[in-house]
Amino acid sequence: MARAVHKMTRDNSKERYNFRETETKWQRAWEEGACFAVDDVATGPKFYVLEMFPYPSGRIHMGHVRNYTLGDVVARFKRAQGFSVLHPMGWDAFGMPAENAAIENKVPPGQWTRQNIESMREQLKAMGLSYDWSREIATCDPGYYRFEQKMFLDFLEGGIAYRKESTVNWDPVDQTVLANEQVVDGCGWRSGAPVERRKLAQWFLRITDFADDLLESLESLKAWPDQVRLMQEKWIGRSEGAHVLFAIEGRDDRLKVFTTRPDTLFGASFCAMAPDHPLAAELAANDKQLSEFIEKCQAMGTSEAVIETAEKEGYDTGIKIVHPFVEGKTLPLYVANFVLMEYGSGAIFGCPAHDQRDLEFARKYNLPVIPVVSPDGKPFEVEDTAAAGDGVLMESDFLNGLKKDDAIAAATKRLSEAGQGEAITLYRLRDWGVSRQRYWGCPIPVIHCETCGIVPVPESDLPVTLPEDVSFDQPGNPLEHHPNWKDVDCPTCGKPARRETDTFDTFFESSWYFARFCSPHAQTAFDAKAAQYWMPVDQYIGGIEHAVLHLLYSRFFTRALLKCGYGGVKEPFTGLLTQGMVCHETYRDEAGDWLFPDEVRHQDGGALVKTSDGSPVTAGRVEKMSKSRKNVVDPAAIIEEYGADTARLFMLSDSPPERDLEWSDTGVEGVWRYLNKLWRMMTEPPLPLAAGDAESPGDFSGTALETRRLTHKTIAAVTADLEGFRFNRAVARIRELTNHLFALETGGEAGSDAASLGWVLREGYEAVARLLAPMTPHLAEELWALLGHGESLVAGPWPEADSGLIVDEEVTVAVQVNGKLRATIQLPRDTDQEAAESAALELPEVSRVLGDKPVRRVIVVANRIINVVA
RNA sequence: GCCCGCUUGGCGGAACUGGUAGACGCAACGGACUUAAAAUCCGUUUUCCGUAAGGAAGUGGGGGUUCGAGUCCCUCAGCGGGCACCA
Repeated sequence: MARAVHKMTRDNSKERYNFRETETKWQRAWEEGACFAVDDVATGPKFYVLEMFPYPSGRIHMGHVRNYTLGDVVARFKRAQGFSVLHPMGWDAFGMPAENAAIENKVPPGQWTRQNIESMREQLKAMGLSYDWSREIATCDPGYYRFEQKMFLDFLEGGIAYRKESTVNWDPVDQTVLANEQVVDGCGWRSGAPVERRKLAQWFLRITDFADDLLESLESLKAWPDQVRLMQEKWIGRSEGAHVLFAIEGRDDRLKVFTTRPDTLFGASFCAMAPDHPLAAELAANDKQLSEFIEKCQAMGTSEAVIETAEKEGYDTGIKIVHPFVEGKTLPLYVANFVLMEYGSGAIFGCPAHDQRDLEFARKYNLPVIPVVSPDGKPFEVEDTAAAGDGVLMESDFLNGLKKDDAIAAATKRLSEAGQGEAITLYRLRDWGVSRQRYWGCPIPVIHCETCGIVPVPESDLPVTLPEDVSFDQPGNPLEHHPNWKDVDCPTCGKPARRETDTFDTFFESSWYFARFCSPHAQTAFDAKAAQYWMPVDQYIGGIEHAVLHLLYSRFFTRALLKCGYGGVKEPFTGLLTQGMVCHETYRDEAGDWLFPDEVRHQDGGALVKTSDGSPVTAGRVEKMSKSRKNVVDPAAIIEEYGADTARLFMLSDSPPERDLEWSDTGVEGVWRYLNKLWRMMTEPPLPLAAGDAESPGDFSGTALETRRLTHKTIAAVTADLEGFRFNRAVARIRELTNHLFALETGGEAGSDAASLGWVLREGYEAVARLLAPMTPHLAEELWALLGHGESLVAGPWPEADSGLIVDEEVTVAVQVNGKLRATIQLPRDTDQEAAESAALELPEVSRVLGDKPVRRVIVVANRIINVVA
């Protein structure tokens, strides 16, 4: 209710900044002037700014607003600095939500997606973002995905793509593969049926062939957050270790096991293999209990989080494994639910004394715990915690007395001499499975022929277009049910064959879109010259949730394309900024149901009530905005009520970009008030501004000089802050300058004449307008025009600070006694040690605290601090 | 479970490579203007003791290094992100 009143005041008052008119006016001017369009090959220094393109869900959310505001500030800042700036936008348009919408609302995915794109484009345009819209792409357009079908054919030919079996979550009722997020407590989210594991033949890309390069090149990505590089490093997970080939009692074949700790072989007390290990399957054929156990494991789902958090369980197969070094010693062989078939060879040996997981398993099944690596060289017992660290070998025959690393080398050497193993480098990283049993994705361009096997679609037949006349009336993949889409003649033998009905993982599309943006209308995936000019992306901006998968896949894809002769670069993203999430308080009513923020009213006294009926509301934690918790604020409503500049500036003001940001209505109000204050200030200056072309008065003193100093310090600081993405600090600095300029109006002009003040005030105003231009572009243009300028601010130039004005002659130095602040002292800049020391010792505050204690030492840090140690 | 982060006033945050903790903003409180309200303007605002001058404590808890620690090290706790078919 209160809100409605505000709105009226804002709209009707003549003294208020009319953002609606202004924002529309400038957006039109930029569009008409094609201010943000660039050529595929431009001239001069370039800067490529890219924000992660959105999935077209229908409406933009605050995460988008934050992401695209950050990118736009960088783009506008660089443009003002004279760079040719490529700043494109498009749509990551394939994906499951379109299929879900089709099932729930009976809308065809294509139609749904294209409508969403239309409305989201309008919303983005209302934000005043400086995109070159002529480069817009949508990945569901055959004109886009035809090139990735070609890439896949090239990958096949280059040996980068191959086919193998892997396991998926299968919903037996819906007859569909489930994403891990669609598996809730082991059951399908829609059907509620227990999920099964199924093996399917699928396409994979050999990302592991590039593992070393992807790992080593991380070091060159200096402008990436350390955190992200570390996460990728751990994800690739290079580990040096050994394969051990254990003999199996009563069998001719051997059990292959990977270990990073061959030194602990003498402490081994069991072996374990994955439930889907071929040997397990073989044994299960004659062991009903084992096959039941395996079935139980397979009901578990495929995600690592589920497997790792499940209680460790195993089944003793009764098979004995022969210890390679100890004559006559055997180890029991288990099938265990925590051993992954995808990693190493799908089997391990367990050394409970030195591995926590093995220890828990051993305790559960009463297996021996034999310590063989002693941290201090003395014999010891293991209780609840395994000794995973360094130490000296004991109870280990030929390894006794060796340090861990030497023992690893010695054990590996012995194994390899005996033909029982070898040193090996293993990666945690697995090959990228790109097949999806889904409709709304890019068709995989292969044909299955009974005679010829798998036949790639001839290049001349590309694109394989996704049909849109499909129905979601029955469970399963609509492509399978389509009357004739999959029927095709084999390109090799001409007999009837069928198309592959799987589509690509949507990470496929997002692994090269940044290259397409360089020449979005080219008749190849991308024009080599355009890519040469624009790539790599200088600054990529997006959510931290993409720290591993999307970013790693893109790095791999770029290398794979390079290998297949596409040209381009090796590393796609030079700089990376990972933004935090946008959060909001959560609300529940008396019944415990979630409420939207605009269903809740703050009463006087702080109590929260439901707007509709006044019933009490409880506020919950501040969490990431999500539809399920209803703690969302619609950006469109904010832009409608306060304008784009307010929304943008709020996004930049409070939190540094990489941290989470809490949305607050009062914060938005504060920004809105600030923008109005600026507008009023410049509409009616307190004293006559100097003319736009007035000569500098030359001499400045008093307030005028002080103001000039602040203006130039602000220019220098804001420039540095924008370079370092410290947007919140940049905003604070500009506000400080604004506060100072505002105070000039209301008095305090001592020591300065009106003429020089008028000149200085204009200098300050112009600095504020230009510094704000990347952040609140509409208002900045308006202010610039108010100050009498005809040209737009888009092309810059960026203001430059006068170096003579940013260093003070006098500095405030803190004086401490024994590390405690006792006084401050004004000293000329760069006062020498002795002078500073004696000045500090003369201070009454210092002598009072010192009393008659002798001074032992004085530490002087020039221009900063003097610490008297007594 | 594994990997990666984060934790500073009532709140969001600032503090460059170890050097005056709390910039800037929000909220709150007091005042001006107004018949009144809104808007705007001025002021106060880390906590505790004190009329004041001033003093003490203080950056999630505990310990350490240092003349000096929000910042570095160890440890514990809480919260969040990722975990390969969400994007």
